[in-house]
Amino acid sequence: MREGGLAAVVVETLAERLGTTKGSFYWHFKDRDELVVTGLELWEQEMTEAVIARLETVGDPVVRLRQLFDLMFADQPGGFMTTALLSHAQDPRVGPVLQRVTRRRLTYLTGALVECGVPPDRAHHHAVVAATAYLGYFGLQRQLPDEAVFGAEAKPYLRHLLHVLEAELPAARVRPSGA
Amino acid sequence: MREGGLAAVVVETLAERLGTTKGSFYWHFKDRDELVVTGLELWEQEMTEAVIARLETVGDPVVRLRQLFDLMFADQPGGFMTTALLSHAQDPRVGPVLQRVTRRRLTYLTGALVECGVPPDRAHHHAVVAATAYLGYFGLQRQLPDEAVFGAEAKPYLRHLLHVLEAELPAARVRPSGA
DNA sequence: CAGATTCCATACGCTATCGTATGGTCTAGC
DNA sequence: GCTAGACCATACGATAGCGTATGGAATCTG
Repeated sequence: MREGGLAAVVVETLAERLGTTKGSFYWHFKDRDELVVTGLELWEQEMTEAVIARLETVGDPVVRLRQLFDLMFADQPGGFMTTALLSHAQDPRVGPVLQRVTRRRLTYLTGALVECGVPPDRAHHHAVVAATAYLGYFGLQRQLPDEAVFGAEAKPYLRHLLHVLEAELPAARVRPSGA
Repeated sequence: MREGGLAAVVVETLAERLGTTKGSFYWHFKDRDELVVTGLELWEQEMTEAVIARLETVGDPVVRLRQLFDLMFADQPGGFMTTALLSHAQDPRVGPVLQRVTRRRLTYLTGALVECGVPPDRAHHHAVVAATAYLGYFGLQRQLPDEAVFGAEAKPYLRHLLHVLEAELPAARVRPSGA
């Protein structure tokens, strides 16, 4: 799915890769549809509750925001999965799930920014900018996998990106630890 | 293609929509492949030479950069086409074309930023940020078509986005006309 | 008008993939 | 050891989409 899209989720291929056959597959799943839906449900869980719960343990909102950015851009499989699903946004099975996940992320991001002292409307706009940066980061990486910023130049580039994304934060509160 | 991806480019469907039949199609094109390749070639032309030539008439580099940003985000069909192609980056027909177009855009953007006084390495990083913002903008719009920033809120949001994208420009040269 | 060329329609074969039908094997509990 | 249920394999039918074969119509050229 992550590499070939929905069309690459093929029952016989899948069965073979698992060392079994179609017969087995159709015992466990009613449909190819049921497999897709089940997979999407699993993904939705992992993408929302898991990550967000992990962030809730951080007290300082600015530190939490930085950590959120770090997690977002560090999870390559997650990023590529999102871009893969993005291309099926029209699909009635994928669309709603994708929409829920994206909204959840956006509202969480907006909230995190507000807690850092950004006024709500600017925070929402900036959350959207961050979301687009996220989608675009993995999208571009797919287009230009050997671009320097995704290889050797990755560290300085990500610093640059985070700098841009954090430009909205009230100066006094950025990097409270002085790092 | 723009809405359903490569899988939606179906000979019979296409022929019917044009009020003709497969027989006709296979007279004009050897293959379905030939149609895809021809289409991609056309797209590549329009996406590079056309737009860039239009920008070369602008003298002031800062004005040109702003105009470039405006054009990028105003061309919705172009944006959605790019995200649609993005999901086929693995395809041997799409990949190379996409890579060329993206590289061309990136180097042009980098050059435009350098001409505005941004140091080369920062310019490159920032061009990548702009490219990801572009990809993400249309990607997110596909996920959340009824999000406010793509409807009523579009104008102020785009202002916000351009503000973020222009943050790197040396202050003295931003908006030279004072607008 | 005759023939050639261009363009299009219908009918067919081929393959991939979905889903089903049917029977086989293995383990648990009696 | 026997039966039931869980799990899997093989073989089949159905459909969608690609590409081809073949003939027809329309236009151009001499």
